Amino acid sequence: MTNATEMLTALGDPTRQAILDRLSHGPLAVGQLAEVLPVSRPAVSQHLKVLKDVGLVFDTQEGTRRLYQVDPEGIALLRRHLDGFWERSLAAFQQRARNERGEHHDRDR
Amino acid sequence: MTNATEMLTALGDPTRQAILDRLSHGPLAVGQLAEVLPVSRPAVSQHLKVLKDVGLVFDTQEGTRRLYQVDPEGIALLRRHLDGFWERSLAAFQQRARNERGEHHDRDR
DNA sequence: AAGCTCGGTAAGTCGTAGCTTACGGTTAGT
DNA sequence: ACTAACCGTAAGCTACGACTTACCGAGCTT
Repeated sequence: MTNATEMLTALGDPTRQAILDRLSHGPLAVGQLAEVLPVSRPAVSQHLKVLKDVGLVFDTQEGTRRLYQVDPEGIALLRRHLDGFWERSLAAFQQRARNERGEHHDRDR
Repeated sequence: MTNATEMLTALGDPTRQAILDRLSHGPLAVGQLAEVLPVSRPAVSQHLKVLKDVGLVFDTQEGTRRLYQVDPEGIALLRRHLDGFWERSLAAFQQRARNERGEHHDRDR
């Protein structure tokens, strides 16, 4: 699936954050990730499945190995989600700051 | 603290995502959030503490109530983090696509 | 075809995150 | 001062998620 909130939920785990961070520098195989990370290879494999299901990474068969890499479109989707999020909260913030200064509050009169 | 990875970890929980989503439209009190969300008021209070500790929300005393709202700077920080993330993965992606086409691979010869 | 490397999946354990109820503290109103 | 509204924290329970070991399949090499 390609949902922004599910991506955020997937990125909640620190190990998955580390995996995506490594993959952002270039494609890596499962074993290579397991060498660096403080978890076993099957654990890495399970995390990669989660990241793949939400559309943050994709894999390509490379001989006997399987290369994983970050899907730029997935990151872009998450980025746009935060963008709209940021705009709303900023608008609400500025509106509130305006009410603070000129204390009209004659909204419904 | 004001760390991007800790923000991502905090946003891993769907309830906290929902809380931040509501708050992005404007300030809300704890009780108002609890009315809407499918959890109890103390649960909301605990989630707000997590969101506040990572710098995603801040609160202001308003009489007997306590208004929470999104911190735009917190979202901005997370946004920039994803930006750098996206640029790296895109660069790695394009580089790989280039290697696919012209199969030079005379890197170390 | 046998042996090797690599990786996904199953099964099971364990810690902890999220939830609830109960309680106490603070502010405002009468 | 008493009461009510609102909220944070403590204590405790439960479910789930992250991890491990064990097993098996797929792809090269010789």
